[in-house]
Amino acid sequence: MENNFSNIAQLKDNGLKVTGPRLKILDLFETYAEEHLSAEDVYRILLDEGIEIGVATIYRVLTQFEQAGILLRHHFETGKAVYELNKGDHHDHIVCVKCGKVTEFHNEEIENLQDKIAEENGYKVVDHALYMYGVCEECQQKRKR
Amino acid sequence: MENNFSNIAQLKDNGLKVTGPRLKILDLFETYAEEHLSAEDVYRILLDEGIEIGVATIYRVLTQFEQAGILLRHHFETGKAVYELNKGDHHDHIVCVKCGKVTEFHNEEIENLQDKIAEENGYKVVDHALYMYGVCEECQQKRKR
DNA sequence: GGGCAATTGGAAACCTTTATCATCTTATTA
DNA sequence: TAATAAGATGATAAAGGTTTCCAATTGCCC
Repeated sequence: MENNFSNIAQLKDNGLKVTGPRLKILDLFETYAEEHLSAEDVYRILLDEGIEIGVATIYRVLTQFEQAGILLRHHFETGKAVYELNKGDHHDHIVCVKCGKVTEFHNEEIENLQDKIAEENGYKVVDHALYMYGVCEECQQKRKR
Repeated sequence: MENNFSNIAQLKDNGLKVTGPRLKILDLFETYAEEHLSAEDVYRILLDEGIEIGVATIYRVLTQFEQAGILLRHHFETGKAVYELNKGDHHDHIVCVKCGKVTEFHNEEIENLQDKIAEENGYKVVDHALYMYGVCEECQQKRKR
């Protein structure tokens, strides 16, 4: 609830009414700025804080926030969508297949190659998703013990 | 049903019993070697050929084939998984967001960069998925008309 | 060919997500 | 500030894809 001012402005700027559920969800993503949260995660965390927001509302708000560019949506082959705050810095992801840890990275060279390839194939790119799946350092250690 | 010999061997090599459903499904993917088929696609196509295989079996067999390395599974943000024959040649995908057309490509430079990035972050890569989403040439034309 | 283990298929269950709709809230206007 | 219209919420139902259950069937080894 700290920086309510900018949150309220952000909602208004996107033509969204300023409501309790929207502020709570936006605030949550700012608190968990480094995490990737599913709709269920959002529901559970808020519930643990004593805030009950209907799942229908959570799904609707997440969709609206994504369309407004406030959040980014990803599909990590887990069968459910996860969201993270859009900090404007485009990046891709490496997901640990053992512990689920997510590491972000950005590589300009890869970005450029992607654009080139799309162009060569006659496509106008609107989005891309580069996900790598591997075993993180800690999990590799664990295995050896 | 032409090259049943190698298909039967392929199943046996993976410890799978040689059954009608498995041979039919494997044969189907060889016929549609250039396509990406969902479980429902498989069900429908076989049904059109007068072959009815229960959906439970189709899902099971697709999962087994993927684990055996016979098929590759992808998630093109469409909400359903699609499979293609694993021809051993690794490639990535560009998906047209208008018509659903899928173009495959392979770029060694990107592959190398990916491995390098994973290593820098302490990961041992087991898999990766690079999906680009764009508008294909035909759909760009259509728009202009 | 007989017998056991693996496989199949129909139905039910499951999981995530979306639609419905009556109720409630925000924003606006007087 | 009160009335009002437009929009948002939430409980429930429903949809869509996938998995599980279990009884009936089939492949495979002796």
